[in-house]
Amino acid sequence: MNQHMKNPTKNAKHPEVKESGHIACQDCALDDVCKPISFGDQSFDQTHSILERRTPILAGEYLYKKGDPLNSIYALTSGTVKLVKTTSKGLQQVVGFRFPGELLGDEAISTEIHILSAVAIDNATTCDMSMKGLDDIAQMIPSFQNNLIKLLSNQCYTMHLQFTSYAGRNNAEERLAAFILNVAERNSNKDILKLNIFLAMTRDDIANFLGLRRETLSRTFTKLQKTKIITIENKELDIIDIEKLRLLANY
Amino acid sequence: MNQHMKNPTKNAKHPEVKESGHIACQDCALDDVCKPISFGDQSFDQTHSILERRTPILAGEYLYKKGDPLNSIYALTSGTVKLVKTTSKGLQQVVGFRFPGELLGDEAISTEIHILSAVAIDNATTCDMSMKGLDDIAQMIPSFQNNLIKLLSNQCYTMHLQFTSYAGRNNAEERLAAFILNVAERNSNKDILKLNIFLAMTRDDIANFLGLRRETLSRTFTKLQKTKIITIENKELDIIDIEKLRLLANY
DNA sequence: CGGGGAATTGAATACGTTCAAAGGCCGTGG
DNA sequence: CCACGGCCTTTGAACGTATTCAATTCCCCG
Repeated sequence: MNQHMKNPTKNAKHPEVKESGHIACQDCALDDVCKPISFGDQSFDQTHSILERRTPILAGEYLYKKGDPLNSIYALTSGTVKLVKTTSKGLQQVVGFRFPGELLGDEAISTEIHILSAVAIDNATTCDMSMKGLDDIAQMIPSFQNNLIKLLSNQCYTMHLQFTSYAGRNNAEERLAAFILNVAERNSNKDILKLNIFLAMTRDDIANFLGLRRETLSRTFTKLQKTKIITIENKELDIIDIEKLRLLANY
Repeated sequence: MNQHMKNPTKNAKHPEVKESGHIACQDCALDDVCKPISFGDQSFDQTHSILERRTPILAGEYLYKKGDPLNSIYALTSGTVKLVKTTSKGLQQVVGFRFPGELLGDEAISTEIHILSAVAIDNATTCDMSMKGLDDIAQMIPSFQNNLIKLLSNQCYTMHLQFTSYAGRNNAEERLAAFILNVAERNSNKDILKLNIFLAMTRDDIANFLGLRRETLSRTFTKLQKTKIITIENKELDIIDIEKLRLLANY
């Protein structure tokens, strides 16, 4: 069930207005399917329910849970979300993170049932696109389907990049290097790599995701600091030597 | 560049005829986009170039290489393909395997440039759907785009399943258990799990993919044999105790 | 039957985990 | 404003697991 509260939308007519901490619309995964609704045929303006803008989620709240039916797909516009599954032993396994501009819920489009859960790590914001709304628009404007295809093929690309980043990493240093690079790239614009990253998640979440113990992760962070590849202070990480980092990550 | 040779198609009119070792069309990832071409509007019958059926690839040949432009997407109809990337140190990294019925090339649909390479492990066969052809059909039959959307959203689902299978695995036993389960499920029909699997790839390829040394993989295989969870003889693997395997894989 | 690559096994070493303890950060309440 | 407590993070030392290097066995193909 979608647990987060609704909020009257502001800037519905001019969503590009960048709010503090929010990603710009042109950098959002949903932009291709969102723009036609906001600016296209005016007949959609009254169908307010299609797109719910700037929905806040409090830290720790679930965006959706495993087994929930797919009601909406989400674009994260601020904050960080972790994707988790519960293992056969009842433990929580982190299977991914999502950052502003990224899509959530795409794994359920085909089956219409969520196969994992999404939890906000800090206070976050989403734009929610209802699946019903997407279907309606697609039926009315056939050309709109092209935008959906763009969205999905781009998501395929993103997933492959992710998988390629982590497959076959053996030691802790390589895994962490791959993680840092992956996060840096996903928090950057296409041209310039952002070298300072804010890691909203706990060390436990990172360790869990990478298949390491929190102690090993901590030791590996300090190792990367001693070799002057990064600096990290609490949740603020700075990449110092991007070349060495790439080499470590085999990227 | 697409390096494998072309072959005059047989059974073009009745592709369901199941050849030995080939997957049935209804179990193929491309079925949704393939059927409308074969059986739909007869005007497409002459556009033979859209779909190239039963294209053989010899063991060791490349289906495509990193950097190649995307000409076609492929459905593997027999054999096994490995996806590889070359690391910064010039070593080959296996980032995935594909089995009959699965899609190849989807990672390049959005960028139109392949980001990894696909190599046949044994003699394999593909059905090749040209991207140009897909576009043409989509333009002529708007409803066809729905099938493309189905294909892509299903691929998103598959990729998530994959990622979820391997994220956060720490020890060799868990990783291998997850691998065996994943392969078994992908080689099964939806209802019944296939318990005997043929592993066409070498131990080196599996180890490389899982981030283990070949020796460790070998030891872990024998460990799983001693605990009566599997039996393995050369490339023939049998799952004996599926419950224990699931528990190990946290699935 | 012989040769070469692939797979397995053995022993020493390196690396990650475990358990224990200490240090740091931050919100709460005095 | 400072002290306290809880949680997150880091560090240390002993242990267990994976890697490394070497040697052997197995399998396939000529």
